[in-house]
Amino acid sequence: MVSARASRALSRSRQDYLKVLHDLGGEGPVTVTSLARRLGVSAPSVTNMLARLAEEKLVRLHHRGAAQLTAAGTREAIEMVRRHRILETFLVQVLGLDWADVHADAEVLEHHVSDRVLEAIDRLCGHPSEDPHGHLIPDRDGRLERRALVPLASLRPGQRAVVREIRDREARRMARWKQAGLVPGAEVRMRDVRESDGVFEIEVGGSAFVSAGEAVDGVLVQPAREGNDS
Amino acid sequence: MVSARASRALSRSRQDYLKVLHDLGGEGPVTVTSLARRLGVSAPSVTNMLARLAEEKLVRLHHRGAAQLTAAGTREAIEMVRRHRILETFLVQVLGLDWADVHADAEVLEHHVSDRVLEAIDRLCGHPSEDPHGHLIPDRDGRLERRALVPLASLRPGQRAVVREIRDREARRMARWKQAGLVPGAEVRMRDVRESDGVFEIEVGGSAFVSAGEAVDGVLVQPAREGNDS
DNA sequence: CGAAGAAATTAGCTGTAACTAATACCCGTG
DNA sequence: CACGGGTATTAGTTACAGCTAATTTCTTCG
Ligand SMILES: [Mn+2]
Ligand SMILES: [Mn+2]
Ligand SMILES: [Mn+2]
Ligand SMILES: [Mn+2]
Repeated sequence: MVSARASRALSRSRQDYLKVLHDLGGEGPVTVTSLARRLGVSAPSVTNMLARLAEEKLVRLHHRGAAQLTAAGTREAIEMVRRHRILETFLVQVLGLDWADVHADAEVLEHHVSDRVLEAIDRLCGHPSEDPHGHLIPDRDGRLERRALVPLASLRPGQRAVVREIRDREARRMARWKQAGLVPGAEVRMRDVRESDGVFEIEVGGSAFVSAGEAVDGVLVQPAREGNDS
Repeated sequence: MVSARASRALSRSRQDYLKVLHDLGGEGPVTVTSLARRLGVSAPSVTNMLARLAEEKLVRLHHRGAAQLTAAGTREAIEMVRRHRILETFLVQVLGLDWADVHADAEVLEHHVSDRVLEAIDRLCGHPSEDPHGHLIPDRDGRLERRALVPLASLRPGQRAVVREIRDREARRMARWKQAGLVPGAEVRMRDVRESDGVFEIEVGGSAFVSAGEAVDGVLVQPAREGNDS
C-alpha cells in the first residue's frame, strides 16, 4: 500500500504557489492579490500561473481570480509543508542553526531534497511531530492534526495560555520574541489590555513586558481551561 | 581576512559547466564536444553557454571552442567541488546513505545549500579532508592538494598498490567495485595481465578476481614503493 | 590539392516564469 | 444609473537555458 507518489516533479514555483494557497486558503478561495503579495510577484504573474495550475488540475478557478486547491493540489501542498518543517527541525536540531533563521534555508531546500534524503533526515530527527516553531508536521500520508489556537493578542485580561506556534517568516521579530521568552511551550498570562491604544502587558515566565498588538501578531496560544486562575 | 566571497550567485547551469571544465581541464583547454558529452547537452548549447561564461570572465575562449577557466572561474569551480564533496560526506556519514548512491543528490544540493548550512554540515562532519570515494576536499580558500595516482589497470604484473579514489558517477559500477572490495584504502596486487584480450587478474584483500580493463577504469591507485615485494 | 568527415557555429524555436503597461471588469456611492 | 477605485486580465517583453537543422570551418587523407 505504497501511496501513489506520482513521478512528475512540480517546478519550484508551482510548489510554492500550492503551499501558499494551502496556507492562505484554509477553506475558502484565495484572491490573486493576496497570493501576489505573499509570493512577492506581480498580479499578472499570479493570474498566469493559476491558469496553468488549473489546467493541471491542481487548483480550481472560481470567478475573478478566486482560486482553491483541488484534492491533488492539497496533497502536493501538504507534502511541501511536511518537507519544509522536517527540514527546519533538522537545521535546528542537527546542524544547530538558530531557530529564528532557518526558514529561508528550508524555503529553498524543500524543493531540492530527494525523497530518500528527506526520509533519512526525518529518521535522524526521530520523526518529529512539530517543527522548531511549534508547527505540526504532517505525516507521510498527509494527515495533519488541527489545533484550535488563538492569537496572543486576543487573550482577555487575566487569562492564562500556553504559547504553541510562532510564525516563522520574519527573522527580525522572531529574535525579539525569543528573547522575551515567547517560545513554544512558554506559559503566559495577559495582565492588562489598554483598549485605548492597543497596548498590553504580558507576563511570561515570571517577568512581564509590554507590547503593541501588531508586535505579537504571529504568536498563537492555547488558552488555559477557564477557571484555573490559581 | 575574510576572503572576498563575492555575492554573485551563479546559476545552476553555470556552476555545473565550471565544475566540469575544472574536472576535464586539468590544465589544457577543453573541447565543446567533451563538455557536451559530459554535461548531457547538445553542442550548440555548450557553444552558447561558453560565450556567456567568457563574457562574464569565467572562462577564456581559444580558437574553435577550446575553453579554459580563468582564475575567477577556477575559484568558483573549486568552490563547487568543495560543496559537492562535503555534501557527499555528510550524506554517507551522517544520514547513512549508501556510498554508491549519494552522487546524484550531492549534484543537486551543491547548488542550493547556503554557505551557512554548508559550514554547519562541514563542522558536523569534522571538517573531513576526503569524501566517501577518496576524493580530496578543497579547503575554504580553494587549496587542493595534488596526488599522483594511476589507473588500476595500468599496474604491471606483480605490482602492489593502495586504492585511493573511486569515480563516483556510475552507481552501477560502484556497487560492483564495492562488493569486490575495491574501496579507498584497500590494498591490491596485480596478479596477471593478458595483453591479448585486455583481461587481468587482481588480488584484493586476500581473494582475487578477474576483470576486463574498462570495467575498472575509474579506480585510481597509489602504487607501492618499488622493491617491497615481500 | 581537393574532398570527406568531424567539430563548431549560426539561425531559429521552445518552455518556464517573471515583468510592465494597458485594458477590462465589478461594486459601492452619490 | 453612472462613475471611480480597486482588482483582475490581456498584451507584449524579457532572461535563461535548452533544442534541431543547416551551415561553416578545420583537418586529414587519397
Ligand atoms: Mn519554497
Ligand atoms: Mn516553521
Ligand atoms: Mn550539479
Ligand atoms: Mn565523490
